[in-house]
Amino acid sequence: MSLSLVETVSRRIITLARHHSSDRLPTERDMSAKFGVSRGVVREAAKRLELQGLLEIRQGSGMKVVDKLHKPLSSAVNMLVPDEKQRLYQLTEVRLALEPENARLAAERAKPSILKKLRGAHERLMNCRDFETQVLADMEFHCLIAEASGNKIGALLMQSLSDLLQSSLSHGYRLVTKDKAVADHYKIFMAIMAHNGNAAADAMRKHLLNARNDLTLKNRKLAPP
Amino acid sequence: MSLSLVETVSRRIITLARHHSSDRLPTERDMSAKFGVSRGVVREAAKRLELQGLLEIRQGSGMKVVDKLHKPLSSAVNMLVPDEKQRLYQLTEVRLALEPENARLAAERAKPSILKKLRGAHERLMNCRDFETQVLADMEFHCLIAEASGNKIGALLMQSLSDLLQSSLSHGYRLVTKDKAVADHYKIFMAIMAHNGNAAADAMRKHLLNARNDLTLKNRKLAPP
DNA sequence: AGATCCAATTGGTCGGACCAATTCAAGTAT
DNA sequence: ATACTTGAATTGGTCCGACCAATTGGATCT
Repeated sequence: MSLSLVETVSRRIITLARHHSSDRLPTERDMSAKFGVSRGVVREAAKRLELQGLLEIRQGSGMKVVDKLHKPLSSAVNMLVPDEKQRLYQLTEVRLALEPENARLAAERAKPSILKKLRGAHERLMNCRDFETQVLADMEFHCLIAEASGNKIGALLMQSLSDLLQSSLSHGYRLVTKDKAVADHYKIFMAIMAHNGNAAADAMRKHLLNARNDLTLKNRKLAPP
Repeated sequence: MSLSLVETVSRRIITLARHHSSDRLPTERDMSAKFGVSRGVVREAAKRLELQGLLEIRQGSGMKVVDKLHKPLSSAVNMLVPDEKQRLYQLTEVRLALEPENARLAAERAKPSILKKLRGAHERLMNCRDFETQVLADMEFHCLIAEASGNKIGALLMQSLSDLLQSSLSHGYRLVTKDKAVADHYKIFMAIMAHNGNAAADAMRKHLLNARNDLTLKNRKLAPP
């Protein structure tokens, strides 16, 4: 069972990306010459990697190495549940499963460096003046907790959920007020700092229940589906 | 911000797939003529859909519509955590978060038709004679519970986890003995049938803790990472 | 120094040719 | 009549050179 040429070239691009001093890759034409294959094969291989979240490709500009392995899941969820309200409810249910455990594991495992980042995100949320910054800080807080859990798969899931949530929030949906989020995040943060797994998990659960109960679109509270 | 031709053709292929009487799609050459684009564009569009888990493509044979939206996540997780033992441990942690909630929601929401399927999977596990059938029935049981929860996103995550687990199990890893799995699944099933969410979640949690504690490779019990 | 312009560069698309894998109809053997 | 084999047609995989669309960076102008 031999690999297709495209598969082989995909792997060579990954290797190249890992050893390249810049985040910029050679052009399609250069790689075609370098690997001894047609430009179409390079193109197809690069497109695979783009879809997998490993490259970003711009016409006229070239290819850039990125690390966004969560992107395919975000796309899949969008396709699976096209209705945004439904999607938000289901995302919140999944969050109610995942995030209390993230918080518990973070309380047990978090390193000082990441706790520092977490404090930074919390402070950015407290101090923010515009909605966009609020959303970014809020989601960053949650992603850092997932990262602090030490479970890479959980962190990838959280990054994807975060992207999806950000997209909905930019379409007018609202989960919780800033004040409630700040208060809830503070409790979560303090429990993690105190290495109290149960308290962290409980605080996260309450935060997400608040989010579910307060779901609004354009200042209109939504009924559950 | 206009769509690229490839993106446009991708969407047209999806529409075609949804309205086509067979699960077989027209050839690259036919779609090229039908859509008025070059064969390269059709090819690239089709490859996108293949990577997204919506098509399967075979040289000499053509394209088949499938529904495997979970595949991109499985690939991403494989890339993220290449080490299989690490991956299994992390998968089990994620399962410990997700699956008790799946079981709880299944207890609240499951319809008779899916409970019947669940019973079927349980019976297949009880009666199986070979390891491969055991694995399939075991994973099917878990995926049906996720489906019974009514949360499509949770079900997609579970399908992906299931694929990943099956892959590891085919490489020699073992999670629990068949007898333990049968006994644990029975408790989960009975709690779901009784619409007792808490009992279902507890039974699932215990089952997964057993799985974590019993992780072996080639009859050798593994230490946690 | 900052703004504008434009040619070079890079990705996107096209079409025709040829190669590799699969399918199925026709022919052969039992 | 049934089972097996063969080979041509079909379908996807790759190649090549040409041309189109978007971006970049150097040159020029203010």
